Amino acid sequence: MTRANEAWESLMRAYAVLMKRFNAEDVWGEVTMREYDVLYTLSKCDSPLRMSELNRHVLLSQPALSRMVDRLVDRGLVHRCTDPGDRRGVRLSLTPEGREVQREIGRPHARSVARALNVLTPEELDQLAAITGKLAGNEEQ
Amino acid sequence: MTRANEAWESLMRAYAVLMKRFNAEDVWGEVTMREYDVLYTLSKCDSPLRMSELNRHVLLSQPALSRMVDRLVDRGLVHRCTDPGDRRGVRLSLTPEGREVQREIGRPHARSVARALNVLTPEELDQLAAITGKLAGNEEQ
DNA sequence: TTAAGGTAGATGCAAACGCATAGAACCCAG
DNA sequence: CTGGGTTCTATGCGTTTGCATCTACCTTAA
Repeated sequence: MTRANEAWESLMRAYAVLMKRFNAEDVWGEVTMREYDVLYTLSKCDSPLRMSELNRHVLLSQPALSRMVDRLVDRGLVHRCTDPGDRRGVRLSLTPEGREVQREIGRPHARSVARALNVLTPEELDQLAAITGKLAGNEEQ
Repeated sequence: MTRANEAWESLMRAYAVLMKRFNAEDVWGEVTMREYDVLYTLSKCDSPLRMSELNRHVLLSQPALSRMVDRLVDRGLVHRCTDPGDRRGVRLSLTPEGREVQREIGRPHARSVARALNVLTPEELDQLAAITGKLAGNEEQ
């Protein structure tokens, strides 16, 4: 077992443990954690996002994401229109209500995250962000 | 946005990116990545595992895990028997075939993992393992 | 001994997922 | 400007998931 494999296993375990803990928190209301992930990703970008771009951030197949966006549009949380520049694609953004829902859920969830990661020192937080950033950034191969 | 939130977001992103990459690799054969996770967890413990114990390691609801184990039992990869000491519970272990399948898939997958994490220095790998270990280990609250 | 409460895993059912593929729009060579 | 190849999203379909609930078993205490 190499160090790389141990590190990856440890990361997976931390992810699973924390995801379960967050999921068990009573903050999600009318939205699932996966749907929140979409709302959050959209909330970070002011310019509308392409489906394919959104799909890079969300751990979901392309058809599953397409249908989840469908539902969010039906529920009035997301706005979708075909991209005038490339009429195959779509432009996705939050509706005012979607933005409101994201904020309302994001507030307590962010507190949970902060609480869960409080076991780490500020230096460790920085190291974690830097290391995982390096992992995600490297897209070739 | 606190450092804790940035670190968590970065971790989530790394997890999503790498999971997608691994999933796209052509090493899974007759088994899904989630099923492999179960086989791998079982392969690490020589003594049979309880369903609830297994469920702590796998990011899946209890009913979903119960049925996944069902299928793995049907396919002859996992052995399940009721725990003689507590007849509500079950004891889960790999069959010889299950162990074989796990090894066969684990070999190339471990190489993929090592390749993906090669962008990190040995020190960074150790830091990542230590930090995520600390995150997962802290179970209270 | 037995009734009340708790815990482990299984099951009914609707919702959501992934795979394969379709359809529409773009791009480029001829 | 047309036909073949590619890219982007949507849809058909069978499988898997989560929620709520159920059953079976353990535990405690009267």
